[in-house]
This record gives sequence, structure tokens and C-alpha cells, in this order.
Amino acid sequence: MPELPEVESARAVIERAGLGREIAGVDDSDTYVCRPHRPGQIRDALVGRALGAAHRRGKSMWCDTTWDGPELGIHLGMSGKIVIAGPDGTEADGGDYWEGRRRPGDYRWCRFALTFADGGRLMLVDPRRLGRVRLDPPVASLGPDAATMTPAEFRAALASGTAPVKARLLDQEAVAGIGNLLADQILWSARINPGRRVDRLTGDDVDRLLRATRRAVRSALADGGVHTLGLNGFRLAGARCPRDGAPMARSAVGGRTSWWCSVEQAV
DNA sequence: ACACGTGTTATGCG
DNA sequence: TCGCATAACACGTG
Repeated sequence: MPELPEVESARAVIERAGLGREIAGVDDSDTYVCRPHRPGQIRDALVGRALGAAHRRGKSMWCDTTWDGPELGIHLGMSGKIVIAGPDGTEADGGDYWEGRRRPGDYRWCRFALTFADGGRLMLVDPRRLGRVRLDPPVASLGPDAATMTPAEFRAALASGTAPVKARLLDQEAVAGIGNLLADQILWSARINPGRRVDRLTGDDVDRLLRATRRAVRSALADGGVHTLGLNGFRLAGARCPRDGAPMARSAVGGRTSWWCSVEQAV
């Protein structure tokens, strides 16, 4: 399930296998995934064009389209995956985070598809349908990308308000790209309780959070996903902190299940 | 049967 | 209007 690193893999596969191929057909019939567009609206806007550059900011990605066409925005939601098939049906896909839950050629959960003139297809495969495809997606309100933000941008994201620090890390308008697993990893790495209010963070706390964020994002990008991070396997009932062996605590913070070391990250 | 979920967003409240 | 909390969304999985 995608956070920034998985979305970057999806963007890269589009860049590698999806650009410059003439779009001959579009299946935009899933009105939930393609909301607020009407069926056929995305098709009419894209047929005859091709995808240009593939961009990403946080967990949102979008492609330019040729002939001054609209941008095509794709969000993977909780369970989306990009699959690109060549004319011969050979697949390229955007990462292994589905861990074998889908076999090549299984398109039961295809919610959106571009059919190229060469016979290939670009698909959004998404069991839960929380992914989203839309023209000219609004990305201006997103915060700086967690992979490329400056220290000043990160400090600014934490500089005002009273929200729990984890809720702020998850706020895509503050910083774009951090999801639930990445947030737990960052807070564990920086030894900060997820419920700590941002106005109670010291300068040193913020510095540790910045370093932990860079480390976690870079590591997940290099290793292929958030499930490769150190806390993986320790967000479980009965788990003990891999650093000091203390019990891992669990509660909901920022509306999401959160795990932290009951000793190192005590309030 | 039932609770859970790696994301987003509409709604409600102070 | 702002900042924050919560429920809702859809649906497969354990």
C-alpha cells in the first residue's frame, strides 16, 4: 500500500514504459474512481494524445499530455497499483508491495485503463477503489515533497498550531508523502511520542525529526518501499522495541493506528 | 461474522 | 474562517 516510495516506483514505471505511446482508448467507466468526471469525459480529452513527462509530489502523480492536452492525475489511494502491459501482454509494474496478491494477467481489479494504439495498456489496478484518476488534479495545495523538501520547509511545517506531531506529519498540505507507516518509523527513529503536540517540540526534536524523515524516505526509496523500514514487523500485538526490548505501545493518533516504544518514546 | 486497514475528504465543533 | 477531530468512503483479508 503506497506511500511516497511506492508512488515514486509507479511514477518511474510510467516514465519508463508509458510515455509517447498514442492513446487509442480509455476506460473511465468507474465513476467513483474517476469522480467528478462523467463517463467518457477523460476518454474524450485523451484519445489521440500521448503521455508526456510523469511528475510526482508526495503521493500524487500526474502526466502531461501532448498537443497541449490536460494533465492526467493518478492517486493510488490505499490499494492502487500501476500496471503497464506491452503489445504482447508483457507486464511492467510499479513495485512489489502487493507481495504476490496479484498474478500477472489478473485484471479483476482494473479500475481505469488507457489502451495504446500499439495494443498495450496502462492500468490502475485497485481492489478497494480508493484510488483516483482525474484531469488537471489540484496539487497546488500540497506541501513540499518529503523527499526533496528543504530544512526550512520542514521546520515551517511544524512551526504553528497545536496538533499532535504525527497528525501534522500525515497532513499532506504540511508535508507531502508521509503515510502511517513512514510516520511511525520517523517518530520511532527520532524517539518522539506520536501524540506530542507540535508546539511542545524543542528545536532539537525538530532537528531529529528532519534527519529521521530524510533517512526513512531515502532508505525506503532505495530499498523499494516502506515495508523495508526498520519498524516493519514490530507494529504487532506483543511486539517489543527492536532497540531496547521494551513493549511497543499502540493507540490511535491522528485517526490512525500508531505504534511506539513505550520507554524511548514515552510522553 | 466481524474487525481491520500503508489514504483522502466531507462534516462538525469550538 | 481557522485548526483540529472524527466519520465516511469501498472492499478485500485474516
